[in-house]
Amino acid sequence: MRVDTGAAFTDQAFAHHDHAHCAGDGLAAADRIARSRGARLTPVRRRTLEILLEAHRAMGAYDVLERLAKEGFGKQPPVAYRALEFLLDLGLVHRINRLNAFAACMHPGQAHNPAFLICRACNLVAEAPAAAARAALETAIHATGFTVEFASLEAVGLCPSCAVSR
Amino acid sequence: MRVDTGAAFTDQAFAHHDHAHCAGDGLAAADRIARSRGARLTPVRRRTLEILLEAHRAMGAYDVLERLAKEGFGKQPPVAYRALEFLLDLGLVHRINRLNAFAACMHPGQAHNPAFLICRACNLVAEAPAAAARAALETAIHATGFTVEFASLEAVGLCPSCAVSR
DNA sequence: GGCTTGATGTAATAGTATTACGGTATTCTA
DNA sequence: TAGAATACCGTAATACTATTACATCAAGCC
Repeated sequence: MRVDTGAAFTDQAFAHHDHAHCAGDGLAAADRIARSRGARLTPVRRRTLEILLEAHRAMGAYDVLERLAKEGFGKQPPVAYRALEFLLDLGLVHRINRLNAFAACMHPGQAHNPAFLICRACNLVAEAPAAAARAALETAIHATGFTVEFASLEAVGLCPSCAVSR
Repeated sequence: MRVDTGAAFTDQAFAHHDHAHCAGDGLAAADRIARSRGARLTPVRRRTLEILLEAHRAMGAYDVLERLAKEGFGKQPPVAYRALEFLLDLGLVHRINRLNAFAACMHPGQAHNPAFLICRACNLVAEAPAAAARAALETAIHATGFTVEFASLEAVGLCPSCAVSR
């Protein structure tokens, strides 16, 4: 298992890479994680994850649903929302609040709560290590007496390619 | 039960305080800021801000709209959304992505991009200083080549009162 | 006054998410 | 292995969030 250093964590974030390969990794990890949790990676769930892995960007629940419906799965919103929730629970998918959308986790299995980088030009979503930022945030918040259970860090801006092309 | 160990920025966050007073401050700041920008703080806009200041928590656009409608303003969504957008632009209101909701800024005029603390029990929203966390985040993100234009930090958990009562 | 600009209001529609309920498949256990 | 319990899948209906399009009105300017 790869170590969660900044470099290893992000070296693929914006680099060109073989999607088929990273999707394969994602599915393999999904199988492993589901099995270890006694959860069933059923066809809808598996396909939902595949769709997000292939897209490599955040997709709305209804976009996912449309794909699923075309392939013979159910046509109503709960079909997509349930699969997505299942994958969220397993840490295989992240929810991007700012976009009301979902993205496949690029580092499943590694305990991580990354920050999300959202390109406003091409909509690509990447993950960045956020351990240091979370620690700083915890420190600042601790002084208020607030108990943090979960924190989401989302950055909007331009990915390297889009930054160049303008 | 006061937990005022924090900096000046947060010392009022969860402490009991006089809402009338903090609402008054908010409106005074709003007048000042609007004037300095050549913007008009019209009745709907002013009332929208008051409603959020009084609530002292995040409210959905439709909750605000309902209040406005009862007081004789328009009944359609754009009435609320337009006022909220205006106040967002002036930095008098923040948008809480996680809740699809809006909260009055508690420190208007001070240039700040706070982290938001959302109590999942009572729905109260407070602000915490986030400069250090933002700096750490910038550092981590810089390595990826991504250009950050804006980042939102939202923490969910329990405020001091709710943490005690369970 | 007549013009321009910005603010307000309504109607219609688009996009996101949940609840309720019934049927089917899988797993568990006697 | 039969029957019960549970988890899963599908649909219908509805709720919640947000935007577009267009008409009207008020304020400031020449």
